[in-house]
Amino acid sequence: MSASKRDELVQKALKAFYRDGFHALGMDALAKETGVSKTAIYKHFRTKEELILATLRLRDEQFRNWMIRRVEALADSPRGRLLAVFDVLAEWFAEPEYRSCMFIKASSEYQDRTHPIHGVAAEHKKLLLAYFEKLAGEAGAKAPKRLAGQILLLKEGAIVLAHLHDPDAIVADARAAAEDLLKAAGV
Amino acid sequence: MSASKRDELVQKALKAFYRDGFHALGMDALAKETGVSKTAIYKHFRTKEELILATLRLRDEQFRNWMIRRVEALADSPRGRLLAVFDVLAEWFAEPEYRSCMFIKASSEYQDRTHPIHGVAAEHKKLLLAYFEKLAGEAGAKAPKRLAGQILLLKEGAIVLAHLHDPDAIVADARAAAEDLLKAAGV
DNA sequence: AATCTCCGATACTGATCGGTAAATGTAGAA
DNA sequence: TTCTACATTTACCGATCAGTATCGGAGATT
Repeated sequence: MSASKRDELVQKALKAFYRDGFHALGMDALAKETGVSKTAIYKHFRTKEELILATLRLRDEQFRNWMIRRVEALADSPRGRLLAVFDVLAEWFAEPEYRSCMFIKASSEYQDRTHPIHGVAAEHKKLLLAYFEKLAGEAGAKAPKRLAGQILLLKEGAIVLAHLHDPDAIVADARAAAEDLLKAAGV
Repeated sequence: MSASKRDELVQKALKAFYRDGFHALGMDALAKETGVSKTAIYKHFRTKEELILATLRLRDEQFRNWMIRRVEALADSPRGRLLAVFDVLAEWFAEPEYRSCMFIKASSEYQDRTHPIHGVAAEHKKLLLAYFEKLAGEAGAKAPKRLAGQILLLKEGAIVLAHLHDPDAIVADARAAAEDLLKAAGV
């Protein structure tokens, strides 16, 4: 299998795991869906867990790239970008395939904090937090770390609730909250 | 099986599903753990899904009762109670068995919005939202619905992140954010 | 005491789980 | 053309999945 075939497999597996869940999707079904036989899959990934880790690493890269690019396309100022986070979330929630956050789901199914999958999920959120912290610092917030943490709290809450309730109402509340928090942080 | 035996089974199943996840825990393992044979379980629940629904309904009742009682024990005023929500969360996060929210996990594993399990999860969050809205109204907030939604956002975000990062830091950020949002709502 | 009734434990169903051994196909080199 | 080497498919492994048929044994009825 060529490197590009492998990437294609991981990309398709990503979609399938996101749609069905990690335990719910078996390797036979995955092979059928991707068109890659199980033997060929296991040539490149020693276990199902390793394949899942590869999909999560791809998702981390894709999601953060997408979010940051969209945020920077929507606003120029650091303050504007902190608020644009919620406009980008609104775009995401509006996708018909939206099904919450893959990392939240991963950490739900692999709950042990020492589990590698749990660790990748935690790391993904840390990297987003670091981005928010950079924006908060540039915006001149009194306590950039705290503001970044609060934006992340709103973002994660919105992701969970948009999956359960009305996404538009959720994101409106979250954005309004972010505005209040920015003001409170002197931004 | 007596009614109390049935309750005991649901209680034990609740613990087990919360610990292991819904797909990950099989009925054989559940029977062994609860000490109730599969036949006896299926006498009272036609399918695994029905048992899961029963555990979620019990969890909903137990969790909301517990949270409301603790909130009302910690503070007298509506404003104090809205903030006390985060002190109660801190208590929860400190439990060694803490593993995020059972309803978030349920909606992760059963993602289809038309699925009964997904519906029970959505309903649980709606009931908590209604409680927050009542407190926000009593506290004299300008827009009680919005404030309640924002408190819920912070709560859900905190639940998710406390499972991934440091719970103490998360809950501190969430509580500080809630204070700012209360002030912005004129409370 | 003898019989009846019904609950639950044992043991099983076919399907599917993650993972692999063996067989087949296919390409290039000699 | 024939051999080699590798990639891929088919068929399989024991274990476990959700769910059930069977049968023994305890309690109630006569």
